[in-house]
Order: sequence, then C-alpha cells, then structure tokens
Amino acid sequence: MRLVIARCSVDYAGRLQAHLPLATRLLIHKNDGSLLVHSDGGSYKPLNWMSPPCTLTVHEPDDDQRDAGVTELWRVTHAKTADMLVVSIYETLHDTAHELGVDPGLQKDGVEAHLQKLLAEQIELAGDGYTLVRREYMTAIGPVDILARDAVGASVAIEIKRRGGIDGVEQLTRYLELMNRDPLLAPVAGIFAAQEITPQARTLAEDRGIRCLLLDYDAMRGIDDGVPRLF
Amino acid sequence: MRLVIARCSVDYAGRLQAHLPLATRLLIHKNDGSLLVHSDGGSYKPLNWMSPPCTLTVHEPDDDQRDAGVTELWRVTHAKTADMLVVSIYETLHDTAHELGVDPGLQKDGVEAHLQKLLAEQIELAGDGYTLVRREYMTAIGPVDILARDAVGASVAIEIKRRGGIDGVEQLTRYLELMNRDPLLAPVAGIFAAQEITPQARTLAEDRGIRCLLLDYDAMRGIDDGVPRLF
DNA sequence: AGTTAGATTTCGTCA
DNA sequence: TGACGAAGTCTAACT
Repeated sequence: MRLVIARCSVDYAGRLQAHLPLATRLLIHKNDGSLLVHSDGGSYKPLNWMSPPCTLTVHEPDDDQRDAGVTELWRVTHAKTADMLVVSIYETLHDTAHELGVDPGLQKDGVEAHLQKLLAEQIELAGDGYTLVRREYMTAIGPVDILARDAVGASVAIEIKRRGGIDGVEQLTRYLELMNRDPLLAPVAGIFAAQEITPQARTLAEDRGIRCLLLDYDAMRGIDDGVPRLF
Repeated sequence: MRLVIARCSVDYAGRLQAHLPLATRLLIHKNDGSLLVHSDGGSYKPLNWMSPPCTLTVHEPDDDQRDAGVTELWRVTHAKTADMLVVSIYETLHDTAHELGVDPGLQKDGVEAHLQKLLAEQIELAGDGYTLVRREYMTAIGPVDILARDAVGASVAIEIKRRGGIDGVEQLTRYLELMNRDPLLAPVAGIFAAQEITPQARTLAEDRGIRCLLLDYDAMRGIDDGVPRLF
C-alpha cells in the first residue's frame, strides 16, 4: 500500500464523467492496483476511486500541463471496462509505502438474519397460539422469511426487514399472491415485521390486509441469549 | 488527517457487532473525527469505520490487554447513536499527520438525470408522433420521470432507469394505477425505458401491458451534444 | 458466472 | 428535518 498526500486534480471518465478541482488530498494506492482519493471529511466513500482489477501507470505531463504546474500524471485504467481515472499531481507532500499482508476479514454478527432467527424462536410474538412451520420457506419466486400457522392452523407468511419500506410490502404481496394460488396453503395471511416501518409502507400494507408488526431487537435478543454486550 | 499503519484488532458494537482479528491495517483519522480502517485490498469500503459526528479518545490498556501485547486503545464513539468502535493497537508502524483543508467537492455529469433529459429531448424514440408533456410530472406518490402523449393524444407515463429491474416495474405500476384513476389523464399507458432490462422485469412489465424500451445512451448522447469524450 | 437482495450502506433531492 | 430514490454503489448468497 502506498500513501501519498498531494495537491492534485482528478478526472474520471466511465459510466459518468466527474472532475475534482485542485486541492490537497490523500491518495491510497492499494496492492490490488485500486486507487482511492480521500478528502479530510465526509463518510467512508472516497471523493473518487478506481475499483480492482485495474492498473496504475505514471506519465510525464505534456508541455501545457507542465506550464500549468503539473509534475506528474497518474493514469488508472480498469482492466475490463473502459473506465479511466487521471490524477494530475501538482505537488507531493508525503509519499510512503507499507507492507500490510492479506487481511483475515470481518466477522459479522446480527442484523436481519438474526432478527429472523429470533422471531422464529419467539414466534408467539406474531400472535397467541402461533406455531412455526419453517424459516426460508421456498416458493417459485423466492424464499418467504417465515411460514407459520395461527391458533386455528391457518397459514401465515411473515416478511422480516430491519427497516420496513414499500418495497418490502410489495415483496410480501407477491409471495402472498403466489401462495394463495396453492390450495394446500390458501388462505395465507401476511405479516410485515420490522424494527421500523415507514408510514407509507404501513398504509400500503394495511390497505392490502397485511398486518404490521414492530420488532424490538434488543428485547428479543435479551430474551434469547445470555451473551452480554461487549462494551 | 492522521495516518497510522498498525497491527491491530478492531471491535464494533452498534447496529450489529463485528470483529476484526489482529492484522496490519491502515487507520485514517479524519478531521471531522471519523475513523476508517482499511486493508490493502477490496473495494473502497473500509473493513470497519465510524461515521461523523464522532469522537476518538485514546486509553491505556488494562493489565490483561497489556499482557496480550496491546499498547494503546482507541475508542471512537458516535455522538448521537450508541455506536462504538474500539481499536486495540499492538504495534504502530507509521504515524503521520497532515493538513488538507476543505475540499471543493466533486463535479458530476451524466447518469439517470442525463438519460431523462436526453429522452425528453428525443421523445420520438418512444414512438412516432409522441410529444413531451413534462419531465418529473408530480403525482400524489411521487414524480413520474416523463409524461408524454402518443400520436393520437393519449397519455403515456415513462419510467427511466439505468438498469431496469423488477422494482422499477413495480414503481411504474403504482404510478399507472394512480394516474388511471384521474379522469383527466386516463387512460394512461406505460413505457419502461432503461439501458438494460432484466428478463424478469421485462416479463413482469409485458404481463402488465407495459412496453419496454431499450435506450442506447451513447447514440442518444451522440445526437444530443457535440462534446467529445475527455480521454 | 450471473442474479438478487441487503447494507453500520452513502448521497442527493424534495416536500 | 424527514423520507424516498439512486449509486461508477459494494457485498454476500444463491442458481
């Protein structure tokens, strides 16, 4: 990994065209050839970048560029697409290289998969007398998060989201349309379960006879596991 | 901006919990307090990070941690949520600070907005005798990309995507349902226009009587502007 | 390899 | 300020 702090301007041409005016920025040239251009603020997204696989070549500026103050040109071209990134360097303030090695990678835990697991274990949260049929119940157009039965044995399809938006309701609607054509399952009721549900999604769901269920992740987790929070 | 190369492990607790085993990584501490943890590969997304507003505090390791080889603890806490990131530093290989100043920001050009502008200008691509009513035609559930009239004056709603997927068809369907309830507009036909359309989206659209239109961005741009590509 | 759905998404825009 | 759609999205899972 090579780290360069430089006064530079950047031009990108590919799926769109973009330009960064002259300013001091951090350039990260990774071992896989990729290049990130970061400013001293904003989120984790670089101002501009080139994803691997790509290659960086350094060029001499032409006369016009040299007159304008450019000392070096970095050209990063993508290996497959025609995307190109050109960094015009006016002044290099810092330049170091470092050997990092391969990273073992991130270990994740939690989120929607966890919510699904928790609700499957605590299916009575969906309604008194509810029983679990199975998680990831497969249909022709994809898996329904949870298939359950209510107190009198009628089928209930449950769609789980962290944040419930209109698209989630649409998704559940498609599942319900399909499943209600299956005489072995029909009639199938729907429950839209999420930590948060947008007002639009709630309106749409209720308009279609789908019940909304707000999930309290912390409470569900607190019941489920005795593992204390790390911090 | 402070750049540190260090052997470290990282723990994150917030909307999920995650852990990074001991390895050599780049730590970027930006001026707004945010911290990025990058490896020497992958895309522009860091292995882990904390978004602003947040603050970093440095702590001494406790006895157990010191015995394990930890020399320093970085604790980054988010100002509003309870999110926390803890970096356990075992060895610092590089540590520099740099003054970058405020970045003037990215100037973009192109993409879906451009496609919409081009199709509005070349509305005859949608069909012979078509005329533009207006772009971003407002409805109660959001703006339709383009409202046009066909050769005999009937309304046509056009949804434009760069990549046409099922969600785009759903979106257009919602608009059409709504607009067809308006006696001043009805009947409203639909056109789903995109550079690429997935087979699933095409099938769904045609099943609902929505016509699909493939857009050739380069050809449309070639007709529109005489500006040559920069590279 | 292609497709789909989720993301600690981030980023813009508009009501 | 909140909500919604787009992104040069990225990423993982599944076909």
